[in-house]
Amino acid sequence: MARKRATLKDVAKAAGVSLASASYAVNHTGSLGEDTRTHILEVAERLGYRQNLSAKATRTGKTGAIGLVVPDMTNPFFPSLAQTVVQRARQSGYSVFVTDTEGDQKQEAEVVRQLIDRGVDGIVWFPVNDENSISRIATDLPIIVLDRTIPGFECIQADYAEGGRLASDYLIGLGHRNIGIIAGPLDVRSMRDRCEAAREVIETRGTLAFSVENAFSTELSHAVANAISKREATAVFCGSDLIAIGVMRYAVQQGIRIPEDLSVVGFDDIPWAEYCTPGLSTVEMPVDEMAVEAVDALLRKIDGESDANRRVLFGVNLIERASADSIEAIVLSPR
Amino acid sequence: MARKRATLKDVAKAAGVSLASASYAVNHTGSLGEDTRTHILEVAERLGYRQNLSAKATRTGKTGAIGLVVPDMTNPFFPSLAQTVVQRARQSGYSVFVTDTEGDQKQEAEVVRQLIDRGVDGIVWFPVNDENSISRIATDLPIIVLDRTIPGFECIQADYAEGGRLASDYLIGLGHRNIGIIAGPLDVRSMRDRCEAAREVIETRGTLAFSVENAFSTELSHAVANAISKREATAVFCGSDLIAIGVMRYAVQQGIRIPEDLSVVGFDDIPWAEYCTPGLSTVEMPVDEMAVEAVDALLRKIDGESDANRRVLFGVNLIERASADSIEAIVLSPR
DNA sequence: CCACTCTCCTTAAACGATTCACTTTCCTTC
DNA sequence: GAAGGAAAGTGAATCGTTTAAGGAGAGTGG
Repeated sequence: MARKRATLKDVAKAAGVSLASASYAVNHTGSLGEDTRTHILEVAERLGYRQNLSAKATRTGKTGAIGLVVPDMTNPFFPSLAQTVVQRARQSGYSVFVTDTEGDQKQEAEVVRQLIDRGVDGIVWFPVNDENSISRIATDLPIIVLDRTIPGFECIQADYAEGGRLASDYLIGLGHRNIGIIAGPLDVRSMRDRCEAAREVIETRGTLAFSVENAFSTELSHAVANAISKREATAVFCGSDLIAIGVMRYAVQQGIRIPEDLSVVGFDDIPWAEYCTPGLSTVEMPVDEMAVEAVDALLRKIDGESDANRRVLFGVNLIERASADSIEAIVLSPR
Repeated sequence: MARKRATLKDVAKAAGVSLASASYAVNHTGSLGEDTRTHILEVAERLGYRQNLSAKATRTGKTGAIGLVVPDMTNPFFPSLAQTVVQRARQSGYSVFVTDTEGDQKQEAEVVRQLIDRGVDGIVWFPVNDENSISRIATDLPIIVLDRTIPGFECIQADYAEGGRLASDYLIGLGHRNIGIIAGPLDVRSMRDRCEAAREVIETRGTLAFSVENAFSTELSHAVANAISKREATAVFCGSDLIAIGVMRYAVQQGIRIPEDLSVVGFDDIPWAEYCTPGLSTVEMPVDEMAVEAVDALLRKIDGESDANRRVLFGVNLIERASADSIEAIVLSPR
């Protein structure tokens, strides 16, 4: 048992046709009579024939595989993104190599190089920041950039500035006037956008208590911890949910109650946001739609419909949960 | 610019040697003089030569790619596992196709079939349950099974029974006598093992308040919700962290304080366990080591060192956080 | 009945590699 | 100085496909 997999030649022989006809039949190309085609397909089916994709790739130069490069799969933002990309690609007959760079920009070039060696037809790339770390590696390979802004690539993004406005408007609307900002890494433009938009709103309609920076992590820097301990703000806008969760955690340790003493709103709507206590109010972006658009755009690009420098912008939404509350409630609440 | 990628033939020509010699040089095989070899390699380097892996695969029948099949990437248990598998495989020159089945056992066969079509050299498989849903698809392909027990495959597991004992011993040690069990899906043996071990301990040293089942999710079934509402137990052992987190969430909604009114311990030590409030006490297993062992075992199998039916067992650990506390503390705590 | 166009099918050359079998050269060793 | 062998390199077949080019019949119009 476990005999060699049937090859196209076997099919051709068994069907009594030429190799070419067999190929045309299984690919639904060429001009074949209706009856020969179905006959060949039947034989193929009977023999359990499956295309050898490596050989096909050798001949055609297309592997039918794409790469997905994200910063860090253990960051809860990415798994569902990856899942959607893989599923969507599968629907179009593509397989995907999923790789992350452990948040290290230096690994990007190496990872991409390996993907290219694998012969991927294109790459969906979620860079760790806005730097083009792969400029010398990947010329003329179809690439779609997610969430970041890198010149020369088609970029798919959400309306981060709008998100920043939404979040800070919300806090202002709840009566807060002293609001702090805890940004994520500011070398990524999507972060700058959301934080600057937030700052603008806060400064015109209230006062900015502080503005500090933190990594994309629940671990807080000293600066951030200090800012919170001082209790100068009644609310904070965090550049990412991970940071917001870290903030809530630290606040509770310091005896600062959420939302009574401090309202916090995050950004991204990662799965944890719903399950932490209190539930985290945050800005949601349509990750799945973005992922779908990314692979669709990539496949279009692979098929030669070059839409270089296109920029797609998705809308964002405010999700109200329990981590932010109105200032009146705070005043009324027992100490 | 962007001229065709150099092929081996180009290298051979430029180096003034035969195609065969060039091949031997870049693969460090065959018998070549030290100087010709380095010369060829220099030329290859200069031309920016990169192997065409598809062609290589066509010829050798090995793609240098493996598949990873997990139930659900959005389940926080899996991303770090996937990350480790990918990294470890990369170290050995392998790439990996990461796919999940959305928790659906029926998708497994299809997903595996696609991987086989891709020509993967082997698969690391984390089945959704203990059923061999791919028996007719994947004969004679190297496969390593993670966490589950499926006859005929090399299985890599943790000592789940020990984990169940550890957790329940811990609760008993804290003074609890009325303990409930909230299992995950009992059609997976690793779940049965941990829960039966826990039950044994509980029944001999205390009393089993209830034993109910839930999906691998934070959403609780009615039965589970009821069991908790009745407050018959002072502690529960949950078959997975996801369930434990759901339990804590629900309990808080019901005004049941954790750990004052109810101690809970989970299983798996997913990342959330550390960050939820209160921190979840749980049983940790060495996921990364298991992942590493899985790919190492797979690569060994691919290289023909057939260790069929081997079973590897990893030790587990109790992680004490804040979700469980001693019964005395409970008595003393204010109501 | 010839020339022409279709339709359907086949022949054979690629694609970019690996690898077996063989030749040539050069060194030992008797 | 001949036999034997190892070392270094080459020739050519092959892996499983795709696809351009061409050929055999059949139908059509003049």
